[in-house]
Amino acid sequence: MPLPTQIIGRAARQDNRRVQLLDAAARLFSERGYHATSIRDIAKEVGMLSGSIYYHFQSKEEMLLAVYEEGKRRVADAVDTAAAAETEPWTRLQACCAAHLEALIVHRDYTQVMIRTLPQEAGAVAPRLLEDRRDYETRFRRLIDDLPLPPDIDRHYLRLLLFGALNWSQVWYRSGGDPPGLVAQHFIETLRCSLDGPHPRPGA
Amino acid sequence: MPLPTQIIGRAARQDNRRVQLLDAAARLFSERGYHATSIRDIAKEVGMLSGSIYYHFQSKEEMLLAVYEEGKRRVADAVDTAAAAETEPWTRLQACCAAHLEALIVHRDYTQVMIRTLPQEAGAVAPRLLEDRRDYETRFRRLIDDLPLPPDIDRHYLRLLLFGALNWSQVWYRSGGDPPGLVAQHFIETLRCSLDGPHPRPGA
Amino acid sequence: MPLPTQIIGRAARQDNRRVQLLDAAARLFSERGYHATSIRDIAKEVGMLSGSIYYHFQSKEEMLLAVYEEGKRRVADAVDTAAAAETEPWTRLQACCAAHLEALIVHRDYTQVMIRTLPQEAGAVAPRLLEDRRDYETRFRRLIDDLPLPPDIDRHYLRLLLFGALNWSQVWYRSGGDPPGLVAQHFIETLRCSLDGPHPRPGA
Amino acid sequence: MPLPTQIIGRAARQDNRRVQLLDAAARLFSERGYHATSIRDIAKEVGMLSGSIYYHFQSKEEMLLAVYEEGKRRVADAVDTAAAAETEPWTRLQACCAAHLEALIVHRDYTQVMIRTLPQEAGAVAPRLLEDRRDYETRFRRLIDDLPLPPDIDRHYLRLLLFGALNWSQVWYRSGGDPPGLVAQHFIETLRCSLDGPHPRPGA
DNA sequence: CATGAATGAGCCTTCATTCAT
DNA sequence: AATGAATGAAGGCTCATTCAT
Repeated sequence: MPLPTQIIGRAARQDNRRVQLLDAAARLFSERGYHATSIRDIAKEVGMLSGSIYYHFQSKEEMLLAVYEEGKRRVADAVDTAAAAETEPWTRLQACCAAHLEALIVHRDYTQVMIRTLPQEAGAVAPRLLEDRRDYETRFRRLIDDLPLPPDIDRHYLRLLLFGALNWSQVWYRSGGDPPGLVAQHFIETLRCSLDGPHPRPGA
Repeated sequence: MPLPTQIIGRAARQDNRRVQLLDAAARLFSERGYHATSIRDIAKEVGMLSGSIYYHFQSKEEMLLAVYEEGKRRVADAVDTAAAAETEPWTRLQACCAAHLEALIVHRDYTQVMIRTLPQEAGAVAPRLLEDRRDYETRFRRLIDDLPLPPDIDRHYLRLLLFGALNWSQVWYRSGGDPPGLVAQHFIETLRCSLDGPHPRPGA
Repeated sequence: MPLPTQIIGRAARQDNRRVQLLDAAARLFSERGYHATSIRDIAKEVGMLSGSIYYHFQSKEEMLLAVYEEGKRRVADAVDTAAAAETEPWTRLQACCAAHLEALIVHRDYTQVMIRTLPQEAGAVAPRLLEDRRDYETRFRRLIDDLPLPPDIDRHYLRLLLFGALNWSQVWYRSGGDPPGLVAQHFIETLRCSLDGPHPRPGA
Repeated sequence: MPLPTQIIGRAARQDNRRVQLLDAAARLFSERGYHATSIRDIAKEVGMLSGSIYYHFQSKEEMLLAVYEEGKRRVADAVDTAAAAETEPWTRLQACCAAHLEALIVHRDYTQVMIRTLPQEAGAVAPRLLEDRRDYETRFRRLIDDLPLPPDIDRHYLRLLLFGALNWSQVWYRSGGDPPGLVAQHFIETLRCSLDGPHPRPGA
């Protein structure tokens, strides 16, 4: 069956170029931002001329969308896998936080684009970015809804607190620092325990 | 007293234009991002021609710097004022968080720029942005250092958790929602109390 | 043989545009000066849009350099050819002067740029202009060094005298005047013979 | 008589600013060329704002004209003075050459502009530059007409030879080199004597 | 699949100039 | 006599995009 092989081979090589382009775009978008990156920059990165990109993508905005979606897919997959492996709600949340952070680091190029890009910057494809973002956030909403919590705790704000802190990590995280699992553990423990717990109170 | 008025009027009109330009720049930078905003856009916003901007600013980057610094000054002032009004560490931290959030809302245009702009995007003025950002963060470092905490709590991660969550607010905060003071209260309380406190444990 | 023609046609058309651009640039630079010529002027001359020039040249300065080098190459080639055809030093010098003058006329656009452009005007490419100019002058230095001269003659000043006079020709030379060969002959003869020779001395 | 003094003082101070501006313009025009020098550059040089120049000059072209005319006046005056002091034709020519060269050096800023500026660059004032240039050249035409020369010498080419060489000096002359009088002497002597004079002829 | 060549709009910036004050 | 503020045109250059080959 030489034909299928040939077709697969052709498709694979084709995909290859597209993947290369996407990788380059992700890297540059995340380093310099979408508007500060030119189609020529991306093309040069893979040894192409700028016009050739249009064989693989319809427009620059389409590239952004593709990077964004790939970024979202990667974090979402990581979190879904982590969620499936645990059952205890707090443990599961912590595992998901670790997975989220790890994805932010491992797939830094893609996820930075997903996290930092303002949908307004994306022009016509903005709604699709928003949709992706919302779909991803659903996961954390559920994880927190499943938590056993004192009744006076506002789950909404707990989610904003945790999710914001996690995403902000891409501002301060430097490779070589604590591994994502440890960061997640610190965050969750800081939340779970009482900061007013047994310790020398001021004036006591 | 016509003379003083006249003089004030003259001086006011004089840097009025600069302030107008800065306001317009802040608005557009925060809405669309620095690179997606053109000098022409800013000029049009105040009814000027693009070339005229260069009477007031040396370059587009200088405008970014000016907006950034103004944004930093405003949050910093708000937080400093709040810090000076309280002495008890937790109360003071909460007041500062409320001030930070409020500044992020009230001076949205300026502070968005300060919070979202990657120094890399700023070219030659990048170091000055970084310096401003670091100077601002110092305040939260101190606020948290002053906190009476159980010895096993890592202050470093507490700061990252809280500061990240606060800054991320500009992604989700919509005017008309809870006032910043209430958001700050929720955040601080969620942190202080034990989430594992008395409540129906799973399996209990 | 359609294929070769096609190939040649393709290649020719290919750098045809570059040559056209260079010709236009040479013409305009020489007529109006480098700074008084805009990229748009050059583009219009060949029926292009200004941006399209940058496919062929990296910058306006690069165009200046290209014109300058082409001008230098043309005079240098003409002079080298002339020098190779003669052996007697004076005859050779005269032939080279004629060649130099003729090149200044035939390739007026290119050579005017080479002769009139101050390296200071050329910004970043100034050193390369200087190098070219020096390389060209070397030829005249040698031609004059080879001359059999009375020992009290300063060859340095003889070169400055002759070379200056030759180059200044582009200020006064108008096509339709004496041919370059005749001008060269006049110059050389005026130099060789004694102007104090047998003639009615004043007061005699 | 306080009034006249006052008037003179006022006029003098006024003239002063104009002279300062002209000096600055001459310097910059000669260093960078007319088109590469901006009105702002000139204004800054004398501590003025660009708009203020228009109190003293009607336009940039007028400044160029003024510099040009001043340059011409200075060389012309120097040459006229030299011519008046000598009677013997060769001596007078040599003295005038020396004066011309010296003026080119001493008043370098002004005379460079006069010598290098293409009338085409001057727009509306071009005809007046041309007129000045022609008027100046008349002097050398006369000096050479007065020379006692062998009948076969073409005075036209002698003038072009000498005048071209003199003007070209501003390309190679560096302060600190031979003084102008010596250069003139070399040039004239090289012309007067026979370069084929008594010396070892090749092959003799 | 990719290039070579070009487009046309737009970029940031600088320019000579004006004019009320 | 000079300034402050602006104008409007033009500057060199980059951009996303197109399309014949």
